Amino acid sequence: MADLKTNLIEIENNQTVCTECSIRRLALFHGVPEDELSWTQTFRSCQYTVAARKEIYRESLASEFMFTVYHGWFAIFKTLGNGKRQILRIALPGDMLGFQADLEAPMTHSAASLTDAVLCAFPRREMPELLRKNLSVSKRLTELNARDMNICQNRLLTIGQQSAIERIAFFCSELFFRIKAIYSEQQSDDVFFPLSQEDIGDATGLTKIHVNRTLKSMREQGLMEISSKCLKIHDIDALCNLGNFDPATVQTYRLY
Amino acid sequence: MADLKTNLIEIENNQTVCTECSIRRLALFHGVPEDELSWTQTFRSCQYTVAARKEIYRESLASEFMFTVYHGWFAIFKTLGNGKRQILRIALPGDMLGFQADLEAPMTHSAASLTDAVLCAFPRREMPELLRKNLSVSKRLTELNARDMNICQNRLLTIGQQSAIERIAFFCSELFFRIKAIYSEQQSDDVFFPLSQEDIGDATGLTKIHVNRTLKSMREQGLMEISSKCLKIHDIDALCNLGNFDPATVQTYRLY
DNA sequence: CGAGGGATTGAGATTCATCAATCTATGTGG
DNA sequence: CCACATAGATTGATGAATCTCAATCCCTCG
Repeated sequence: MADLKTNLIEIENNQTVCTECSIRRLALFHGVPEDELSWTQTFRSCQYTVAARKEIYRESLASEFMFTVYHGWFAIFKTLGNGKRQILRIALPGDMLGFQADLEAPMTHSAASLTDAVLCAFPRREMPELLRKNLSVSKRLTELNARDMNICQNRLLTIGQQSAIERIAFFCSELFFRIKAIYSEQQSDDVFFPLSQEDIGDATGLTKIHVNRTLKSMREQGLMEISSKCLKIHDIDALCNLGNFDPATVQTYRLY
Repeated sequence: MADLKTNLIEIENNQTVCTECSIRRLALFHGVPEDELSWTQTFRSCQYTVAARKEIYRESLASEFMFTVYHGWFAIFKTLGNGKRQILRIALPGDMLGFQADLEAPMTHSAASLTDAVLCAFPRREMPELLRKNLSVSKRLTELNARDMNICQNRLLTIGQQSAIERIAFFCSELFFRIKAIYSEQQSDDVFFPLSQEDIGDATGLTKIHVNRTLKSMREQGLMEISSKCLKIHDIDALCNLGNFDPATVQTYRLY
């Protein structure tokens, strides 16, 4: 395992500015008055690029930064001693990475990129000052955390109480609606989907073999199919129904 | 289903005051300077008693209040259309109930008492003002939410990746340490434990029958036993080891 | 063109759920 | 104080869902 720091490559030129950020409506600085953005931006120490499939921080180790996903996908996860891995959340543009109760303590989970990605980095040490001095950011952070809590609780329900096909239906329909909410320009039922079958298994608490069989069955039932990093939805109503996912709850996820 | 409101019985006399609250170190007003407590207490509209096994708010319905558990145990949970129930969290004294991203929206989960209990009620409508005007409370709420997020993620890991006996070991050892942290006077390895085997199943994603068999096995292995609302721990080290629970993480839970 | 990671399929074992019955403790009404 | 009612605990038998091990296939990339 190489030093995790080498996975973060600082962007020397062409860093984006918060006042012109295209995903601000999704992110931490949503709701910050325009004339305060240049000040809040001073807390963003820099932007980093990350290659696909790189860890950016790890459970039980310290991490200097919290991040906002500017571009790309991440998985946050925990691992057991026997190597089993549980993906806790898929982070999409606008989502926060690495916030936790005790900012100074070692991380309680790990995070890794699923695609090439760009991150905005905030030094943990300066977060208390930012939250103390800017009520909009503080309020927004609370909102984002509560949103993530809701997502986490929904996943607990699905993993604890649903069958394999139901879990996958829930997982994919939720992700599908989140993607649509972010990349709203595309009306298609095909979306980019960089997760391997093993990733899906780690997220839903199933083995990759069983994920494979279940996906085959879903394909044959005309529900959806995944191939070459593309998720094609064939019957979104049936899929949501099967997974007990209510698209209206994505409203709660958007928060803008 | 009767009106949920009838489950809350207002305490007419003898309401406790925040300045003398014995569990404040665990609760929302931890960290609030003494001379601000009488002001913050004005946001607590009143205290309620609740009998055991009563619902206090329900998923998809509005709820007038957020609560702090003053006395007793609660379960927060979600249910599926087919009646299956997932317990998301066991709330103990000091814990918050009913906070969520959009305070005005219908509840995203339900909550019910497990024992006779006492609650401090805060009108949702006034929370924004409290959070805006008092930095200590706002900071503390963030901390409590992040703590609950950590607990939720740990449960996701255990339910997604561990076997029945491991899940129960995790669940019980975590709860055991949380209880010890709250009722620190008792040094015994026996603690009050009001959950039925069905509750344990709903919390761990198992059927009550399988919980029963697994508990029998744990009893025979000399790990722990549960009888007449009492949890007796026989080998806490083995239990933590089996469930992959690190007692040090309870430090993160305490936050005081 | 070869290498490697992910996808696919098969066979067999295991864990856990389901159905059904009995037992036990606790509380209630007579 | 006892008989009964009820909820929770316990046990057995059976079946389904999912995991594990093993092999092969396929696609992509160098």
